[in-house]
Order: sequence, then C-alpha cells, then structure tokens
Amino acid sequence: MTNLPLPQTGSCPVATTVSLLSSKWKLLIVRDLLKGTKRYSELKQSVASVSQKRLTRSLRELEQDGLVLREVFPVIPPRVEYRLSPLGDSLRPLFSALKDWDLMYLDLKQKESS
Amino acid sequence: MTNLPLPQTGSCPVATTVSLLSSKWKLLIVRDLLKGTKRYSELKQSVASVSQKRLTRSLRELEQDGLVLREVFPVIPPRVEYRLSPLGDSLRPLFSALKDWDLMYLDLKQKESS
DNA sequence: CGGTATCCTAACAGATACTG
DNA sequence: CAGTATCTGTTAGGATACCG
Repeated sequence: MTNLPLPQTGSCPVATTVSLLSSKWKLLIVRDLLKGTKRYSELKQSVASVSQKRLTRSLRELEQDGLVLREVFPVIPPRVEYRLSPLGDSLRPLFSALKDWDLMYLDLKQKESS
Repeated sequence: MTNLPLPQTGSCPVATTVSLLSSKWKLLIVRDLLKGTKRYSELKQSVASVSQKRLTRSLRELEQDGLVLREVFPVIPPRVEYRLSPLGDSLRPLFSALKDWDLMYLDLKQKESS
C-alpha cells in the first residue's frame, strides 16, 4: 500500500495519509524538512539508520506525490537539496498534533511508573 | 522498527508515533476503533484487505503498547471485543488533524486538475 | 557527493487447514 | 467466532561495490 495510485479520492483521510506517509521513513524525512532545506547527506545523517536505498526511494516517492521538491545543482561534487513543497509544508499542523500527543503520552507513561 | 522497545523516551515525538503506529494497518485499526468498540470480525471487515494473521498481530501489538483493550467473553461461539484505551482515545485530535489535512489536500489536488 | 546496481536475507502476504 | 499453525511466494531491507 506504500504507493497506491494517488487518486484515492472518496477514500477516507486516514487511508490517504497512510498511502502518502506510511513507510516509517517518510514521516521522519518530512519532520526534518520542516526545519528547512536539507542536502541528501544531511538527511542521511538525521534520519537515523535509514539505508541509502530506502532514503533515495522515499525521497523519490515524496517528490512524485508532490510533498517534496528536489533541486540539483550542476556542480562538482554534486549538490542536491530537498525541501517541502507548499503541500508538504501544509503537514505542519499534523506534526504539531503529533507532538502534542507525545507530550500527553510521556506524561501518562510517567504516572504509570510512579 | 515496527515494535521497538517502547521507552523511546528522549527520542522525538515523530519517532515515538512511528514506533507505535507505523505499520500501515494500525492507523486504520485505530481509526475504526475511534468510532467505538468493535468485534474482531467487524475489524476484519472494515480494515479493508488486511489478512487475518496481520490483523491479529497488529491488535496484539496495539494491546501491548497500551493503546487497545481486548475483552474476551466466555461464550460459545466466542466473542472478542476491542476498544481504545484512554491512551488510544487520546489520539483523537491527531486523527482530527489528519482529516483536516486531507481536506486541504483534496482541495489542492482539485485546483491542480482544473 | 549523491546516487545505481547487485546480491542476499528477513519480513510480510495469501491460502489453506485446523481448534476451543 | 476468533483465532493458531503451516507452508509458499513476494516484497522490503541491509551490505557492498561501483559511477558521473
């Protein structure tokens, strides 16, 4: 289901998001790109333990889905920058909600252990 | 990464959520349980195209992670009900944000094609 | 630097049969 | 009904080597 043909119109929002972002790495990539433009090597660093292959593929898919923009600078050595498209950036509130939930989660786990 | 040891404390919120919910089916399961208690067979129906095996495993993992509660009724034929724990239910705002984003997404896709 | 191409293994899906 | 067990493909992931 990782990359269904996109026009899943009519389907539910969760299914849409799953088709766009599930594949655990994509959320992590978008998380990093929300902080700004990143080079390939920076993403390789910050998205812990992702393999080169999967990082590249995930980026390609995010690009095809219109969430990420890829810019190649014709220099040697090569320089490739990734950043969020407006659509990708519109995910920001969702990540904010995610962060809020995490706070609640940590709080609850702490009470549990006390 | 599907089931990391939970105490990922110190890690980022996105990583936490990924560890809890990534594995595409889990989001779909939680989505359905947000509507209320469901029997196994109901989930099998509404979580489209999930296999019996994977549905069971996902439910077990969600249960272990404290998001889902499982109640077995000692009757014949058996009756097993699943529902969200308070922690699981606290995901509701996140799903709401997800729905909001989907609306924006659909809107943008529509403009694109016009 | 930012990738492909290749090989190999681990994880997952699907079908079927069986059980309390 | 709600699973478990088993067996068999497919697909995803990791490691390595190489290239413009």
